[in-house]
Amino acid sequence: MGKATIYDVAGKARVSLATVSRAINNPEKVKPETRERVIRVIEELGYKPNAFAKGLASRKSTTVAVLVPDMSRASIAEMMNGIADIARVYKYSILLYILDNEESSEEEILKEIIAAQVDGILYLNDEITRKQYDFLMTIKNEHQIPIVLTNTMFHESDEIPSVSIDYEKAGYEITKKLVEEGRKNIYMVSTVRKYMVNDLKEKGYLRAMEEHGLETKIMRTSGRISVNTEHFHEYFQSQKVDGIIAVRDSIAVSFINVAFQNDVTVPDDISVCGFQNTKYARLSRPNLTCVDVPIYDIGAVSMRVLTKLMNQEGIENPKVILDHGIVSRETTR
Amino acid sequence: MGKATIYDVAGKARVSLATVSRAINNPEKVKPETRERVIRVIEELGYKPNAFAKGLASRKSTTVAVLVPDMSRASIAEMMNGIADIARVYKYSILLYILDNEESSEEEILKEIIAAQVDGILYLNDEITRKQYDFLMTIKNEHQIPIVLTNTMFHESDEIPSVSIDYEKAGYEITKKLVEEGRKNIYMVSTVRKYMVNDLKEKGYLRAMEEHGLETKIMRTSGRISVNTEHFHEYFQSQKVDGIIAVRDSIAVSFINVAFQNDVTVPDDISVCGFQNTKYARLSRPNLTCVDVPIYDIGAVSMRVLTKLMNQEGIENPKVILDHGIVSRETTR
DNA sequence: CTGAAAGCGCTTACAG
DNA sequence: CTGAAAGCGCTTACAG
Repeated sequence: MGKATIYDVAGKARVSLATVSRAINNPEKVKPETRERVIRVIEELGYKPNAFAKGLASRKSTTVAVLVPDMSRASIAEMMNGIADIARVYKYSILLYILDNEESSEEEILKEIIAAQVDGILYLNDEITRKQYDFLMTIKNEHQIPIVLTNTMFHESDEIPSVSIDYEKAGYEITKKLVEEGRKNIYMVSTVRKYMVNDLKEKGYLRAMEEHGLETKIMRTSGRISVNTEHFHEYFQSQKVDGIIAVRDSIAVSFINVAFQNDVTVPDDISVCGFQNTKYARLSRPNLTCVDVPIYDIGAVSMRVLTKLMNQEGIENPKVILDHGIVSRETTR
Repeated sequence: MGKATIYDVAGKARVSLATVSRAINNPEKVKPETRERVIRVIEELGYKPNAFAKGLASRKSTTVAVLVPDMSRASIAEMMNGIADIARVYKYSILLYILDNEESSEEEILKEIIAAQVDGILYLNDEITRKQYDFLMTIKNEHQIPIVLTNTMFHESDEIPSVSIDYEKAGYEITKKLVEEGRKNIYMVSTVRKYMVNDLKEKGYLRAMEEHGLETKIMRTSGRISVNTEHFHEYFQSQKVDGIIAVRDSIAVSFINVAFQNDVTVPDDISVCGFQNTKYARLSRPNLTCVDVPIYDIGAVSMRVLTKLMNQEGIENPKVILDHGIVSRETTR
């Protein structure tokens, strides 16, 4: 029961173990009758090839490593669903590595990943520095392990493929939407910590504002509710503003709550938009207008690109940009 | 570079490969000088044992499988953080298996897990039927793979250890809280689909209500916002109620939104509570009162229990119950 | 189309 | 404390 080995199958099917192996991995090389007989025995015995023996003999693991920061972010979790679904289709297992906050550990973890002999790596860390990129390049070149950046990008090079949306354009469009509504004093609420994707959103915002000769103001806060709430309160004491674009839905929702406490009405007095289209957006009152980022697809497509790489198939484009949308709901007019 | 094998190390250190192996795994069995020489060579060569060869020879993988339903649920994601942190401490890798919705596939996945030769399994599926439990028992007994149920339980048996909170008690306490506020018509909003944990929350609710001679009413809806919103709207046409306990924070927030649309004020007209203390609760307006479930800890502790099992250490108690709390915020008075 | 055999890189009794 | 050797369960040229 589950302890059946390839020898058991071979014995019972009256063939050699080589034939059993072929029946599984290269069925076309086995005569149909033999193959069927083998398959039947495999099922009878509930035989499953031992992954270690297979990995050792073939030097392939059919396992991919997925490297993520904090799992509890809504975007990461949903990307994992996309990754897992495609991984299943192509029969890859997922080794999950969650980064802790210590800077030093990332390199350590990547070494572990190499020792684990994975066939490919999906890198979901939000931010990627020159140093990290170089290290990934080393892994790619010296260990010949394909890597795909999922919802991350590195502009100076495209030697490592990436999958994401055009965040600059999304930032531009959502800003433009508010401008066209007639808003003039539009702030972007971004994060104190620098993330590449937020940086792109900011760039898009700046471009749209400048195109319309409007003054740009970027406010940086924290993703933590207690901190940003404090921030927003101060803010209402001193500022005049009629549009807010937050880099995350949850920040937008926090903002709406504080606006409400300050007797500012959304969207009459001020329009508010978020980014991502998470459940937060739909649970917000009023429902939040936001950029719709196809998070699941970003995960799924990046896994698909990785399978191509692992199969030595060529990929057309090293930088895959998926379409995004804008969902107009109740926080804009 | 990374391609060094145990033979290379043995050659360069002028010992046999058996000694290298011991120097790594049972250092106390090797003479200090020899050990140090070996260790030095290992570092020079950047040697990392091949995980497959090691797994094949030792029949141990230092890998645990984590079986989860839909990753994007807030609770699951946060549990993963707890699991990963403890796994890192004990040097276990995590193989992640996400269930899709097809009933049939779970057994298939468990077979894969067996083939992967993991040292232990963390089972995070919300619901566990007699059949599933029996299957897990088979794995545990025939394959000798330790299993821990994380935030899931099976009352008929405690042969498979579990870690969770006392959901019945939490349901009881939160209900009691509303009763003590003077609420009389308290509904529980649960899910259409049966989950064991929700069932326990319901039991606690029923016990508290009955103790006070109050009429019990359980309403079943969906976790999907569009569906439950519809539900709640109909509901306000016909019902009189002054307290709502939702089995999930997000459902409570949906409810608050609909109450608001029906000109019902929270908490003046009606108290609302949720379960879990997710970010939804803190982003809700008014801020949601809820049961605080130590999700991270549930993950961390269950991983810890699993390491003990894998190490053949005894565990004191097969059913670990962690403490929960109740966070009183603005949706109750 | 099929089989015998070497080999993947380790661990672990067994001797000494 | 150390080494020789068997063995873990597969894959894959190589013959036939």
